[in-house]
Amino acid sequence: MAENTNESNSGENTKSLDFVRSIIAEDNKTGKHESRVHTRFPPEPNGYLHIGHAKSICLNFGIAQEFEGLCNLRFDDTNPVKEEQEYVDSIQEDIRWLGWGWEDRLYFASDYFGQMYDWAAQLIKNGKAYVCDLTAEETREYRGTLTEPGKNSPYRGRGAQENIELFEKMKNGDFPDGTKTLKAKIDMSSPNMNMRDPVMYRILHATHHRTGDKWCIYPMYDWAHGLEDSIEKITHSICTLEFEHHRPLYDWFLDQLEIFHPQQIEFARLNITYTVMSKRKLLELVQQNHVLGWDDPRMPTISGMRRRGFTPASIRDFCKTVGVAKFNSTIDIALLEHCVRKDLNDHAPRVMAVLDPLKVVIENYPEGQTEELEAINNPNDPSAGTRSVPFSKVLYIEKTDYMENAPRKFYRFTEGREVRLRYAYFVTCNEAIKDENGEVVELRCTYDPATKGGDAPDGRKVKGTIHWVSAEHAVDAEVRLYDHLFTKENPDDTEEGENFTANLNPDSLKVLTNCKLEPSLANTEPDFYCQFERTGYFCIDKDSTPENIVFNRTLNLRDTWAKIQKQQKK
RNA sequence: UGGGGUAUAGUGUAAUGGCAGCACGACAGACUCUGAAUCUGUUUGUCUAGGUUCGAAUCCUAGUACCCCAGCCA
Repeated sequence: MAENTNESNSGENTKSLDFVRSIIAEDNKTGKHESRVHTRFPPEPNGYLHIGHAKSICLNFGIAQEFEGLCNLRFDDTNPVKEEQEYVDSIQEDIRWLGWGWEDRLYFASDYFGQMYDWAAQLIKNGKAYVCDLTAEETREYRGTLTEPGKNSPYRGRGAQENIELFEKMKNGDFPDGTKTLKAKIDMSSPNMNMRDPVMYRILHATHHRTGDKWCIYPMYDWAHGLEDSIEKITHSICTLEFEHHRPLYDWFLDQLEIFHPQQIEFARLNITYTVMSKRKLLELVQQNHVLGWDDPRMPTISGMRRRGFTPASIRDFCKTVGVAKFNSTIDIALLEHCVRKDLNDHAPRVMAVLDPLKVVIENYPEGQTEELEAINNPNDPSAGTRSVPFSKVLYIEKTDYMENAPRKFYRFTEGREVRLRYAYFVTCNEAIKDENGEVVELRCTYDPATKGGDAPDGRKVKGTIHWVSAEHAVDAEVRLYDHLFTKENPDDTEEGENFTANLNPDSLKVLTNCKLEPSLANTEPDFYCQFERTGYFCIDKDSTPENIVFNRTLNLRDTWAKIQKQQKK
C-alpha cells in the first residue's frame, strides 16, 4: 500500500487506538464486511491539496495499510464548473510524493454517472423521487428555516411515469439550466434540513473535464457519494465533521436502493495556528497575489511545503502525531515545525554558508595561502562522511556574530575575545573597522596556528564557535527566508469589516541576495537540501540556476541566543 | 430560540469504574567544535453543580460553553 513509509502498527495490537481505528478494529473482530477494510480518499479536483488533506490521506491510506486492507483514490468530480484536469494531476502527484500509492485503484465518480442515473430511475419508480419545477429561490423558500418546517413542493405529487419521462428529458438536454431538479421525496418537516427533499440532480449544460458534453445533469454530493462508496465496496467512509448531519441522508439513499452499505465516520478537520486551511481562502491568496502561487513556500499546500523543503516523512509524522478525534482543535504550528526539524536533523548534510556577510581579515595568516580543512557532514550520521573546506586570509562571517561592547553572555566576536572558527582555528578579534556611517565593515583578527582543526594543544577552551566562508572561494547565492504567513494565531481574528488578509505578515518573505556559500555548494541537484550550520535548514528552489543559485530556508534552527536577546529587550 | 456534535495542562491527545499518562511548548540545568541536536528536571489539566459508588475523566440528572446545518457546492 504505502510505498516508502516506515510507520507500521498492526490494527490489532493493544496500543490505544483513535476512535476511528477502534471502530474498525471492532468491526474486524465481529466480522462485519467479512473483516475486510477498504477506505478511500475522495478529493474534488477543484484545487490543490493542503496539509489538512494530508491528514485525511494519512488516515485513509494509513488505516488500509495497518489493517491490511485497500485504499482507493477517487476523484469526486460531480461539478464540472469547478473542476479541472490540472487539479487531477497535481493531486495525484502530491499523494504519491507523500509516499502513498493506489495501484490500479484510481476511480472517478464520473465513471459511475450511468449507474447513478439508473438508480435514480429506480427511486422514481418506487415513488421516492420526483422532478421538481421550483426555481432555486423557490426551493429555498419551500425548505423552511432551522426552526420552522418546510412545505411540500407543488410538484411532489407527480406520478412515476410523468417523473420518469421528465427525468429522461432532463438528461436529454430538453430543459435549460436551473429549470428543473430531481429531488428525493423524504420529509419537508424534518428537523434535519438535509432530509427536506434534497436535490439529487441539477441541470448543468457544462463541459466536464472527463465526460465532455455527454451529460447535462449532474448528481449532487449527497446523492452521489454513498453510491460511489457502495460501488467500490468501501467498508468505512471517513469524512470530516461537517458531514455528520448528512449521514442520515447517506444512509437513507443506500437503504432505499438496498445496495452495499458502507459506514460513514466523521472526524475533525485539521487547523493550524498562523495559517488558513480553506480552499476558498487559499485561492484568494493566490488570485490576489498575496503569495506567488499555489506552491509558494509559505502556503500550507502540499506543493508549497514540498518547495519549502518539508519532507514527506515529516508530514506523515505530523499527521500521526496530531491524532484523530471529533474535537474541533487547532494545532500549534510549532508541532509541525518540530516534526520537520526532527527529520531534517537526522538526514540533512551540514554545510557552512554566510547569509549576511562581514569581512574578516586574519592579519597574521600568510598572504595567498589556502588550506583544505576537514569538515564533518553530519554529526548525527557518521556514514555521511567528511568533506574539505578551503580556508584563507580573508573570510566572511555573519554580521550578527560580531558585537561592539558585548555582554559576557555573548560568545562570539568582540574586541579581545577568542572564538573558534568551526573546523579551522582559534581567532581573536583585534579591531573593528567602520565606514563613514559608523557601521562595522571589517574585522581585523589574528589566529593561533597551533589550533588548526579547532582544538588547542594547551587544552584551553573557547565558548563560541562560529561558521565562516573563505572569501576567495565563496559561491554567491540568493537566499529566501520565510516566516509565518500571518501575524495572528488565528488569521480570522479581525477587526469589524476586515478580511483575514488584514493579518498577513508583511515580513513573511525576505530575499537576501549577497549570501556566501562554501564552494561545495556550487553544483547541487535540484532537490538538494542541507543544514547551514547554526542558521537553519535550506533547500534548492526551483528558480535556482547555475548562474543564480537560489536557496529556500525551510526552517531556522532553534535559537536560544535570539530568545535571550528578546527577553532582554522586554 | 429546531436538529446534530464536542468539552482532559498553554496546544493537542491517551486513560472505557481502580495511581490522570504522552507529545509539543514554556522554564531550569547538564553536555556540546552548531547558543542546534542530545540528556535531566520543573511547571500547569478532567467545563459547572448535584447524584450513584468503597472508588467517577469515565455512569446518572440538570446546567454552561463552543462547533456544524437553511447551495441547484463538496
